[in-house]
Amino acid sequence: MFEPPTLKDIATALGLSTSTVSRALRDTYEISAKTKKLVLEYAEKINYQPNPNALSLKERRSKSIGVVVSEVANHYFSQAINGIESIAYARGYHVIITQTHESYAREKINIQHLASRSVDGLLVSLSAETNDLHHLKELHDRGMPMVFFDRVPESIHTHKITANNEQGAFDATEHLIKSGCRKIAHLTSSAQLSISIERLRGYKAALNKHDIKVNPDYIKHCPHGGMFPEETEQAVLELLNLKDKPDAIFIAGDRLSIGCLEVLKKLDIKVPEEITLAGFSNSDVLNLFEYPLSSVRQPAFEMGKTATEMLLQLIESKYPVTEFEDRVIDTNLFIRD
Amino acid sequence: MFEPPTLKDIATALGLSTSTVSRALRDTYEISAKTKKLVLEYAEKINYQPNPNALSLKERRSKSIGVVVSEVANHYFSQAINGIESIAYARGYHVIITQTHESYAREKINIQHLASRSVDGLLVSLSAETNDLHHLKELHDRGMPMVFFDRVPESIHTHKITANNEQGAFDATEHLIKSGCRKIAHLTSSAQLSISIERLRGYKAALNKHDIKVNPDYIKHCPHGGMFPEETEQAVLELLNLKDKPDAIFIAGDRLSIGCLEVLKKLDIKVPEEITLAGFSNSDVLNLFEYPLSSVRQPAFEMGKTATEMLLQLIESKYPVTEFEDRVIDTNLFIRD
DNA sequence: ATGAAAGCGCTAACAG
DNA sequence: CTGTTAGCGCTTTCAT
Repeated sequence: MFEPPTLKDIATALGLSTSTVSRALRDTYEISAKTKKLVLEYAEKINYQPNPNALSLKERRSKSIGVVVSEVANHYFSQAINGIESIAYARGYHVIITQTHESYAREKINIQHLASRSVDGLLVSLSAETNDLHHLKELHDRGMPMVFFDRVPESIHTHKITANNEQGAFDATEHLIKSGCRKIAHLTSSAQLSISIERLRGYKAALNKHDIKVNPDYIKHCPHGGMFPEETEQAVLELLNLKDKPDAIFIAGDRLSIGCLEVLKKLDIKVPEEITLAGFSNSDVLNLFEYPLSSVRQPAFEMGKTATEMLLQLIESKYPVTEFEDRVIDTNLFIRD
Repeated sequence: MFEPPTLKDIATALGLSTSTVSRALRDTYEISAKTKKLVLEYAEKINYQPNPNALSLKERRSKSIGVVVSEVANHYFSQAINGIESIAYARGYHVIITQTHESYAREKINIQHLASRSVDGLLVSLSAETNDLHHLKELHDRGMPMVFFDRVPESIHTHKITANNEQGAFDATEHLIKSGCRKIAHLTSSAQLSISIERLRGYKAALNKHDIKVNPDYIKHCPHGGMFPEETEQAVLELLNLKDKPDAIFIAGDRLSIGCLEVLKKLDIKVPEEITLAGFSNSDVLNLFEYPLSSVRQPAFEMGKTATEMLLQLIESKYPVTEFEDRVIDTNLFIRD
C-alpha cells in the first residue's frame, strides 16, 4: 500500500503537535525559527506532501478544473487543451480531461463524474448529439462555475468563447466561389450545434453575396459529427449522386473533412479537378495531403487560454458574477490548391 | 459558490441521523424499508452526490488513476487513452491525463502532481528526455502502483507492456530492403528511450540478415523526439547531405515521420522516386498523404486496455505483488507505395 | 511560541 | 432498526 507521510508522522517524529507542524509548514509568523527549520528540514527529508483530499475537504475546493471535449485526437481540441493547461498549471490548478466521443450519454456521465469529483469549475464544449441541456443547466443553477468554448449553448447564461465561425465559413465559401465554383455543397455536423448553425449562416451569406441560390439538397448534416465513417460516407455519396452534382464542398469540421477525403479517394474522384474542397480544420498535416484542402483554422490554443482565464475569474471571484462575456476570436483561412 | 448537499443536509431535512442516512444510501441491511425509501427518494430529489474528497480521505483511495504521456495529439497516445478509459470507466475509476511534451522537467512535475493528488496508481510512458528515473523509483519504492507502457524503464520492477518494437522495426526495414533499397537510414528519437533501442535493434537485425553493413552515419537521433521541427529538419538534412545519400529512411515515430515528410516536401524531394519511407505511426490519415509512407502500427487501444487491467490488478491486490509481467504485443505493417 | 480541540463529509464500530 | 461517536489529514480558533 502507498501510504504517504502525514502531518502526524512529522509531529510524532519530532515530538511536536500537529498544529505546530502545520504552522511551520504554512509559514505562519507565530513560530520559532528553530522549530520551523527543524520541521521544514524533516518534511523535506521525508518528501512530505499534504494530502489533497484533506485539503479539499477543509477548504471546500479542489484546485482542479474539469474539461469536456469530444475527443483529444481532434487537433482543435488537443491544441485547446494545451492552452488550457498553460494557464491552469501557472495558476496552480489541475486539469481533468474527459471525452464525449460526440455522445450525449457520455457527456452526461462525464459532467456528473466531474461534478461529483468536486472540480472547482468546468470548461465544456458540447457533444454533437447534445440537444438536452438539463444536466448542465441544473449544475449551473446550483452554482458550478462553467465556461463554454467552441460549441456553446444558447440558453445557459455564462462566459462563452467561440471562433468567428460565420466569418470563417464565409471566407472559405467565398474562396471557393472565387476559384470558379458555383455549385457549392455544405457538409456539416448535427443541426443543433452552435458551430453548425453559425457556419451554415456564413456559407449562405457568401452564396447570397455572390447571387448564388442556396440549394437545400446541397446541405448535408451528420448527427454524430462524423464519428461513424458510414455516416460521412453516406452524406458524401448523396451529394455525389445528385443529378446536379456539386463542384465544391465546404466542410464544417476536421473529422468530416478527413471522412470526405477518404470517400473521394476511394471513389478515385480527383481533387481539385472534379471537386474542390475547403473546410474547418486545425490539423497540422494538411500540407502533406495528396488532395488540396483549403482550411479555416481556429485559434485553438488562444481559445483554450482565454476560456481558462474566464473560468478562473468565475471560480475565484468573491462575489457572484452576473456580467458575462461572449468572446469571439477570428479564424484564419489557409488556401491550398 | 457551488455547495453540493451533504449527508447532514438530508439528515436534518428528514429528522434522521447522518449514519442512518449513510446506511440507507449504502444499502446496508439493518435499515427499515420505509426509512430507506424515504432517504433514497429525497436524495434522488435533491440529486445528492457523496463528496469524493471525504470518501477518499476515509477510504484512503481516490478511485482514480493518473496517466502520463508525451502528448495527446499523438495518435498512438490518443488511441491508448481510449483503451485506458474503456477499462477504467467500466471499473469505476477516473482517469487523469497529463502531458509531458517530451520534457523531463514536465514529467517530474506531472508525476509529483498526480502522486500528491492521491491517485491510486499510475500509467506511465516516459518522455524522450528522461534519463534519470529517481522521481519514479522513489514513488515506486514508497508503494505507488505503476505500470509502464510503450516507453518503459529498464530498472523499475513492475508490469510493463510494449509493442514488439524490434519485430516491427525488422519488418519495416526488411520491407524497404525487399523494395530494392540498400542504403537505408534510420531516423529515431532519443538514444536512451526503450523504443529507440528496440527499434534500432530490429533495424540492424534486418540489415544483417540481408548482408547490408550498418552505416553509423545513417543513424540519426533526435533527443527531443522531434518536438522541435528544427531538430527533425537538421537530422534529415544531415542524411540528405551525406556523400553516399540514403535511398530509404526507416523512421521510428509518428512525429518524426511527419517532420521528415515536411522537410522532403519543402525540398521537393520525390517519394518514393528519390527516397523510400517507412515508419512507426498510428495516424489514421496516412492513406491521404501525397507521399507513400509504409507504417508499422501499434495496437494502441489494446495496449491501453491491458496496461489498465494490469494496474488495477496491482491496485486492488490484497497482497503485495512480486511477480511482474512483461507483455509484448505484435505490431502490424501497412505497406504503401 | 506551542498545544488542544473542533470541524470539513463520510463510514463504521459500538450502544441502545 | 437507529443514534452516538471516533477518526481519516488538515487548518484554525482558542487556550496556555
